[in-house]
Amino acid sequence: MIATAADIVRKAIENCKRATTIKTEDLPDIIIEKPKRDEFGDFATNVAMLLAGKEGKPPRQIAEAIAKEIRQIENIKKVEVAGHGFINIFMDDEYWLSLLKEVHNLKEKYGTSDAGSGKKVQVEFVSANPTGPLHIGHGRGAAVGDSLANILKAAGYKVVKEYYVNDAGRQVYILGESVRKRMEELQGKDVEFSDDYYKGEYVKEIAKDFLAERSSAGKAQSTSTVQDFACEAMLERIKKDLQDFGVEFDNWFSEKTLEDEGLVNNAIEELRKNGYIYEDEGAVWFRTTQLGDDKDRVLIKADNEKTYFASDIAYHKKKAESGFSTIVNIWGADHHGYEARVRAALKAFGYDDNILKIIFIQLVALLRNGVQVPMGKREGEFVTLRQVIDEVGKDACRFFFLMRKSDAQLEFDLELAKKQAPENPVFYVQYAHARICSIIKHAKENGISLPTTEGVDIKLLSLKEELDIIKKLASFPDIVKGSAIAMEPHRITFYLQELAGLFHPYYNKNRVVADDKSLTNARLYLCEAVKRVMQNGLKFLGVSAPEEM
RNA sequence: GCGCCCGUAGCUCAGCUGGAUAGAGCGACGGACUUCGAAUCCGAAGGUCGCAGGUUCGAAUCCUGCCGGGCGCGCCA
Repeated sequence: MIATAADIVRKAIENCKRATTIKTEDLPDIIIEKPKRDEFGDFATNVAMLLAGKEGKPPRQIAEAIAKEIRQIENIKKVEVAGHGFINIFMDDEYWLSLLKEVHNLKEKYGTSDAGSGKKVQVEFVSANPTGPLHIGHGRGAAVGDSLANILKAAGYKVVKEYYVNDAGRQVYILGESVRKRMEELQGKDVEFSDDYYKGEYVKEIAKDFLAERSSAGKAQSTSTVQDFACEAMLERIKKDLQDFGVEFDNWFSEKTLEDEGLVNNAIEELRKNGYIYEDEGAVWFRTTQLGDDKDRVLIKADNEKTYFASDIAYHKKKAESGFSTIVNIWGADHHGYEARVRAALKAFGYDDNILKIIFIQLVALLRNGVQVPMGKREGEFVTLRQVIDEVGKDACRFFFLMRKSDAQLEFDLELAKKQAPENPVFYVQYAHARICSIIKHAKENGISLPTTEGVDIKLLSLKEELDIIKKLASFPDIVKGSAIAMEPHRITFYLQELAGLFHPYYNKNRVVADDKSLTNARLYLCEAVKRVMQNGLKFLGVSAPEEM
């Protein structure tokens, strides 16, 4: 492995300690940043300023001492002390070129790390009720959850993707009844629909399917038979939508099993034992206010039905027991009022609620020709994920969902997403990849074979644009790591746009395949690396890297 | 009323766990194809980081208050 900037600084400080120019024992975390301005070096660190207090010396003096040690380390071109005590480090070209080789050596592994050191993480996402098709909000959650899982895996975590199926309770009951009504209607009866019934087309379709598949078995169908059928049919549609969106789950966890296995009752009993349960007005309450919630919550209603929250505490108890170092819930932002009570539950069971990380997904506003598409949930007016995938394609859809950080509202411009032009970010990024493929193809057609690491003189990559691209490539592993730790997939999206934004101008100004054989080789070598990183990054996002478009 | 999120260029947004002179893209304007994909590129323009305080060597970033927008506050799921 090639030394990172942090390694270099750490080594220099160790040397200072040996020389007793620095005496502090517990060193602060070494933060390396990439300065915005080239003149501040390739890397900069503020350790000297952080050490100044402990050492009782002016920061610049400490910085000078550290800088002197850094200068002794290989691959350093220049070290400067600047400002209040920044240490600006300039690496030599050889360093960057050796990082370029890393891309070729590691191939699809380039960008991965062991930052997570094999820790187990569960990511639960989508988890839409099987009472209707996935809408666009679920789609955003799906894109974020799936990409996050990819990124966490790349950063060395063991990831389990889970979908919590709300197949119990009132909503599925209503779904079953809605289907039953439609069946009666199909059989020629006059039916009335109460307001809370589901009225979408899919209900009619399921009713039709049921009649086709089951009616011969006997006419009297129990409520639960219809309900199970409807629920399963809905789940199949959801799975199909997700599959076409490139999302697969490791686990489909059924809410019903919690009740069937007595886990809900167990959870309530444990809370009772721990003194968090009381009864009032015929209902059973969980005293969540003792654990940071702003009101107590009902677990069992006066009519003896359990609330949704009752299964939810059992579910989170089970999650906590499963040995994950982190459990991630991806929720729609409208559920944020739920956070406090779920955390209260974890605490009541004796867990540190810091194991739970909740990512809230903000609304998606669909735009068509600059005008927002109305999205009332009533009367089937909402836009489904399926519709958007069909219109703009999976790739554009996923990319757009990942263009903003999750907790910011997202404008999704349908026309832009379809456009085959540079102002469309997905296109711009994919095109860079396709373009490189095309260059390589062109080279091959001219009898030039792809250079190997041994057979290339990368010193020929001496243009500023070339070094800038290499530096960008070199930062990819850190981007992935940061994206994983912060759980922010959108960083990859931005990174890829920036990389494409370096490559296109470079291409326009410089020929890759030209008369100079050695230079052609070196540039092809660079192109290959860009292509590789594009592929790796796009893969995290679940977006394809087309060879041609 | 209480809680969470957001407020950065005309628009859409970045800004990595507090760093140096706040960045992109788009739009608008003006340019570039006999050569690897012009499906691209080049150029200049654009700012009181909502407002006011505070913390410190240093704040878009952290704290407090206010303003504006979204969402949530059920014995619903």
